[in-house]
Amino acid sequence: MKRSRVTIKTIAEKAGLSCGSVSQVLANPQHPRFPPETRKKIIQVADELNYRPNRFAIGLRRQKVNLIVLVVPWNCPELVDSIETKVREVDFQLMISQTPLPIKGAEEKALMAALDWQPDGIIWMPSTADSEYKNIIQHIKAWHGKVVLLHHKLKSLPDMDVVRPEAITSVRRAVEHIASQGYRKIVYVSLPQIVQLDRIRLNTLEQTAKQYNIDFDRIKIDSNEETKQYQKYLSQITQPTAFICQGDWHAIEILEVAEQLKLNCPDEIGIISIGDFLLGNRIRICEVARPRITAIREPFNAIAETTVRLLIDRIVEQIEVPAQNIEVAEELIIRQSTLKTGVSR
Amino acid sequence: MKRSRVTIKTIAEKAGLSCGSVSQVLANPQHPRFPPETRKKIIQVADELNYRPNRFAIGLRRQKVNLIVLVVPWNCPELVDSIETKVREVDFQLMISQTPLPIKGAEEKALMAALDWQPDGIIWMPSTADSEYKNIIQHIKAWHGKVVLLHHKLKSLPDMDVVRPEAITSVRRAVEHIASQGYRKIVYVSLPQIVQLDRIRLNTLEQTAKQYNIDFDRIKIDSNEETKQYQKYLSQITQPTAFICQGDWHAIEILEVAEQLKLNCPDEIGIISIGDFLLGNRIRICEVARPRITAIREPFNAIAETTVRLLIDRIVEQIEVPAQNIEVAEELIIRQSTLKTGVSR
DNA sequence: CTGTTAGCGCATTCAA
DNA sequence: TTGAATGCGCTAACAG
Repeated sequence: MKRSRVTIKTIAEKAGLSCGSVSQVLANPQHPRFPPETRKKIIQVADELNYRPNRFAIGLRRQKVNLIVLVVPWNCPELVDSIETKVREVDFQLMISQTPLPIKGAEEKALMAALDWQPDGIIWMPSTADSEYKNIIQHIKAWHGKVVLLHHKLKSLPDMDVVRPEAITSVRRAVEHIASQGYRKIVYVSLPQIVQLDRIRLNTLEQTAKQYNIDFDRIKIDSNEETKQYQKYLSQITQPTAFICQGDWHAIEILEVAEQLKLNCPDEIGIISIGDFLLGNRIRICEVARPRITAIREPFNAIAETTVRLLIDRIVEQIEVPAQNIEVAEELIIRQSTLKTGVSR
Repeated sequence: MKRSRVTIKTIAEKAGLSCGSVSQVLANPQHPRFPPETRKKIIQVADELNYRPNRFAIGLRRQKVNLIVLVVPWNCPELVDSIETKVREVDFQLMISQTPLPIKGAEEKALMAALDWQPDGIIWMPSTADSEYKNIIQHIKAWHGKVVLLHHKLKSLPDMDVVRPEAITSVRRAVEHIASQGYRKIVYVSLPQIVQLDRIRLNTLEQTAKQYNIDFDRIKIDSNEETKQYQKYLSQITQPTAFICQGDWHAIEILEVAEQLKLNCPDEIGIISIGDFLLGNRIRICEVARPRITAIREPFNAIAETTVRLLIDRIVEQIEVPAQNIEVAEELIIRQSTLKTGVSR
């Protein structure tokens, strides 16, 4: 049994009316343009037939389909959940496009695909610097929809909105805290390539460390040699050192290695994670670890809220407001991994 | 400057050819139907103009768009990552639709939306029992595409493929292990509503416990009262008890509460998680916890692989193979949370 | 071998 | 108040 699709035509026939009428009524069932009886009839038939409008036809016609695409470079559960919730509230469709593995060009491909759906807006968290996005940038510029960038501004897209954490204050506080605990050295742990936000953090960190007269260093993580790198670095420590890690994963792994090497955390090394993701809506991995890990908590929920509101505003009001750069405050959550025993607070 | 869209018409004009030719060539640039010169010309112009075909038009015409939708009831990073990777390999578009919060009807809504995109296939992990899906079931049945269910078979959709973990063996092994460690009681921890797979686990558990002459009980978790429930239950323990938790989150929280109550894990209580998710492609929360948590590891990667292959097969070959029910082996990963001190193995 | 044409399902406009 | 005609961008069948 091959059943053909139910279209407005089907409904029109069954109701003894024309397509136009059906379309009208279905689009605006409350409008008194048609007699109540007709409207009721149409709606009833549509219901019986399990009618669903064809997105492609609508898209073709209207050139838009109330769709927002979220492009994130890795699986970032808290952000995705938050955005999902906010978008649901405003009755837009959300299409998530994750590119978890750092496959060359995957992100560009995802963006291309996103554009092909002619969404009303795109929320994009670039994972790396401008230079990687040569091909896609022109497509984005040629496109008519709205883009909000997360975390990093791109030089080649200067007139895009950006929503990101305010990184300076929290980093300063972290250093202050580290100093108060008597650590003599700070090490910033991140991937080799750093993007704008990381750079801000890095600079602030270096600068503030100098103010407090604390040594500063940086580890660039090669994802294949990770554990080895940590082992090497940790085994050479000569003074109380605090590690500030880009993302929870690094922090956890350093802690693991420290445990293997029988290095005491927090006394010999301190660990701070930048992230503090909420997983499964209930648990933070920094709180599961022992000792619990101090963290600069990225305000994903607030970022999601701000981003979606901004984007929707852009979409519905067509007013040309200049690009915004919104910063959302981060919080420093002090836990055991940086609370040395015997240091008076 | 309002730039209009680039369509095949634009290209045709600029190349001095007809739409039909352009369409043909672009669809199949290698086909010798047109002289190499013409083909080259068309492709070049399309390139210059940054032409991108309109998905809606294609969808309308062909009634399909090489799209697979993944509907998961909560954010399940490992599964999503794996599926994403596999789908990318076969050159289909993946659209992820997560419904993390248990909002009434959210899942149905997500499925409806999914169907509206007329995907070639849907991968769906139902979060609850048939009765909740009354409305959507008929739409799915009326639909012409392929569905693969994850984890749970639905009675109202008996002819759908199902891919799921083989739950019996691993549960038996877990009980055996628990018995060998001298625990006298087993408690199954899960949400109040249980779905097919949970039921299998529950039954196997109860039965096997009886075989080993171990007490059996069950806690139904009300997500608001979680901690309280655990506190109450744990404070009443009179004999070495092993908790088998549906999902890592429950396991972590029980461990947390046990720590507060100064209950020793593994000696007084044992904990086993069913899940052992891989997070961020590198870390399992069960390994971060102290003691590390024993787990029945759900084979998400294998499930993803099997599912995508099955679905693609169904889509490309149109052969009507009867619905399959594929089971993927689970692994029992024994860690400290169930390894009592002083018990000889 | 190439260009023309009919429609996919819908919304909009205009005529009746 | 209603219905018929048009076109969105593309493809496939068909005509030249």
